Amino acid sequence: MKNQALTLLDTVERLGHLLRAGLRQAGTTNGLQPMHLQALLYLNEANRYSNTPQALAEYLGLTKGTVSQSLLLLARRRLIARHADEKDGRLVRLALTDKGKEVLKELGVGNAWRDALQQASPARLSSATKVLKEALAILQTKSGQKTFGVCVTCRHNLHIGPRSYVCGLTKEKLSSREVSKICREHSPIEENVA
Amino acid sequence: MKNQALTLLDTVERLGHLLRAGLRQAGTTNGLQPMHLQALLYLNEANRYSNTPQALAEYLGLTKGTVSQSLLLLARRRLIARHADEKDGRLVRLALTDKGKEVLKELGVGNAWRDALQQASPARLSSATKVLKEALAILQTKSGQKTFGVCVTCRHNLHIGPRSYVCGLTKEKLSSREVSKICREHSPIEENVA
DNA sequence: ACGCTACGTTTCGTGTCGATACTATTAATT
DNA sequence: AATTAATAGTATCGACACGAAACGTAGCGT
Repeated sequence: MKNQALTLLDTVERLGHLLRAGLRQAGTTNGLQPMHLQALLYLNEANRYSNTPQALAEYLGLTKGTVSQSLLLLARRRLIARHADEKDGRLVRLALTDKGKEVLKELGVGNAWRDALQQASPARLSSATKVLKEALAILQTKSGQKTFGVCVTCRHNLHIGPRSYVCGLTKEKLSSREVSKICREHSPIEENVA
Repeated sequence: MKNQALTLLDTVERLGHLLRAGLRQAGTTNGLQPMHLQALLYLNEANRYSNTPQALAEYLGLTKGTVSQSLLLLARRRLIARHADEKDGRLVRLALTDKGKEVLKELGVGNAWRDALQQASPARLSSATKVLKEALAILQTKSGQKTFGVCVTCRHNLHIGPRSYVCGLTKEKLSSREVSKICREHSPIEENVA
């Protein structure tokens, strides 16, 4: 047992491999690259502040030019729709088309995982999740990346009543559905400031 | 708390992103793609049965043609050495050059991780590792992939004395250093056959 | 009006990646 | 021994990812 952190790193790395290989295989059916599927998955979960090319680029850690190309391809195949924002002429809003949603459904991305983890005890599962989430948060802030969490775990999110939320950053009301979506401006609630 | 497995999946996915982004950034310094670094990392850990193009292709989940191209590039830059196997003329043995090892050292791949996980308690760390390893094994066998573990955890490995090992598959002696390397023929020891 | 910054696209060069076709060596069959 | 099959690797092609850099445009500041 030389270094626990490194064996965990290795395991996560291998899991990442598997996920990627799975995406690749799933994608070849539709002639899509892993990156395309990741984009679709992201857009399916992005809230109204985060459905733009720039946000996607930040999420994937790629340059905007690269992302622009891939979005062009996805639009060509009618998997996403693009239309300009009405308030801000610089922004392009991205949304999945029905066809795009269908592709995601057919993939059934998490299915293999659900099966694989069914044996594990929920307690240990949640413990593992917690460890990894902490690590993720540390690594993200350390590398200067945004965290891209859901509003529920965001310090800007204000729970002002039953099923009633407001984003302290934009002062806009958020539906209870929207607060479980990914936001580009997400800033995690700091709990253990010890 | 709708589905623990899926949130864990999500976290691992994001960690995979980060790892990949880190590799990409680290690689641009030397003009290398993530895949190249993964290849170098693999060759640094591969045992004598597994340092071939084919094994690398299986490890990365790519086709041999693709891998062949990347290896060509790495050889061009003198990061790896290629020479034919003496017994089997079809095989090409791959090895890191001194320059290749140096590149890996400069990267310091796991450093950020070590730091990020230093706060976590060892007990929870090992628990998380265990959960993920189980999931990994299940997913690997399910997707028909090889496990690529180290000999120590392989059912073929026989511990015949102090610091003395033999691979039951090839009947060859293995050094104590070699049994901690990655093997293509790895088959995990099944513990909980419950 | 002026620069300044942010968002997005375009272009270009390098490289990944799968598919296919090909060579060479070894193993299996007849 | 000769033929056939299987395995390891390479070569070529086309589609596309990716970063870098240049560009256009919209909003924001003085």
